[in-house]
Amino acid sequence: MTDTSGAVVEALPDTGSKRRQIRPKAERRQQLIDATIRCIAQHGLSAITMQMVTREAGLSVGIANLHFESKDNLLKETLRFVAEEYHGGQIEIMEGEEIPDLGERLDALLDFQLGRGVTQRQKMSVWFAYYGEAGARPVYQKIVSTVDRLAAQKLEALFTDIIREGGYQDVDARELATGYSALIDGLHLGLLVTPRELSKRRARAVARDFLRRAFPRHID
Amino acid sequence: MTDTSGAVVEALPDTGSKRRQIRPKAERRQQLIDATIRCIAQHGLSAITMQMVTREAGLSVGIANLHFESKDNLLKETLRFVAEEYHGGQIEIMEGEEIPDLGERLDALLDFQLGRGVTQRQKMSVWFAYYGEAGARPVYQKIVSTVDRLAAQKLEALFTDIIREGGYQDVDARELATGYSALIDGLHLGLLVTPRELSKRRARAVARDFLRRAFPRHID
DNA sequence: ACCCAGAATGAATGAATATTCATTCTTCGT
DNA sequence: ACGAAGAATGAATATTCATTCATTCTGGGT
Repeated sequence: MTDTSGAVVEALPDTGSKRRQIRPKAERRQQLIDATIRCIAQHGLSAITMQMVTREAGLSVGIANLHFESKDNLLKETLRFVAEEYHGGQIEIMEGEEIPDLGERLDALLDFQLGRGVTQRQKMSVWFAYYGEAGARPVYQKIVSTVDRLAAQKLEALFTDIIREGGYQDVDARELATGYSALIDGLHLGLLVTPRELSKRRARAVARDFLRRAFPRHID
Repeated sequence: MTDTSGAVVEALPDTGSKRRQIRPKAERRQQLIDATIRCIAQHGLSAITMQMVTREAGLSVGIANLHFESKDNLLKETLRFVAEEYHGGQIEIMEGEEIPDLGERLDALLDFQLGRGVTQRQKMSVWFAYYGEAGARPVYQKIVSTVDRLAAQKLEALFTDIIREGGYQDVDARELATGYSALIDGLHLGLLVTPRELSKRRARAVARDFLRRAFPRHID
């Protein structure tokens, strides 16, 4: 999980501290992706500009086309990064043997999905900005569905284990996993669009409730 | 519920059938909003152009600024239209006394929310396009939350009635309503972004399952 | 038959923006 | 110390787009 919150580096007083820094390609790429995320959150995907992004990164305009071929590509790579960060975090929890107790693991997953890191406006804005364009841009659809599929499989596997361990009847792991994922997405949307109506605390309670109904002996 | 699917009117052969038609303001406005919806679905909110929209509507470029003051305003009014159409449909079902049986009313609601009319790519694309920008544009946030709040209240009221009628214990109407709304939103997102993984049939099954768990004596 | 209010047009304008590339600057290996 | 590889810059270019407005057209009222 790479840091995404960094501020502009060259923010010192206007001492002509414009000394040109040379850094490896990978580092600059990340720096630009981070700046892109901040810009999308603040201005929206449709208002974003190369000048805006490079300025936010504290670099010159030409550099974006040096490390990414085009604006399109920068946006694509930014989506890929965000998608992998989120899904990577989930998968780590789900398949990690660090938490042997299945109920606790479920709790950890929920905390991650509705916790500080993920529910920042910044991150959620980016998510939905891309979802909004996905209908018109197959590339975005593909990136998201690729990582999504894997996470869905892991979740289904976890649910299957829990169902076996708890001896729950009338519960279909696949269907429940679909429902839970949709619920989490919907809660993110609520947190983004109507934060007044839906607090993070209540979002967590709602998700917990969903899980408790299905797995009463594992939650609470 | 106004028709949104109309095709370009002047689609006849290139007989110079460019005879200028004069129509009342309200009609032209709707015509432009409909064209905007189609364009957003096809090209995305960030790629949309005034030329694109007016061309799709079969009108000249100047007309958009005649009936709406600006592009911004056209987009705002389009969101307002879509939001009111969706929420109006829900509210009609929820408060309508046409369906006295509460279980059936719940079914009707679900059918509307995941049925043909609402789950067209066209409509869902528009939804999420605006959600994506909502983080950066308070105007959009306001439009959505205004109609959202009313629908949420009606849903909570319906759930309250059902809980009373069924004598369900351990069910909080408000919390459940939040969860159900989020679930529906999440399912719409799934239908839009990963249609391969989530069919409409399965989306409906998942939503039904959620309701059945809470209100077993009213569903199925 | 005629008029005119206001609806519709689309060429012109000016502002914004992605992308290029000639030039300048750093750093590292020798 | 030095040279070269390549990282970084930003002024210039070409394109695209929202908005304007002088002009044309329509249809209902008289």
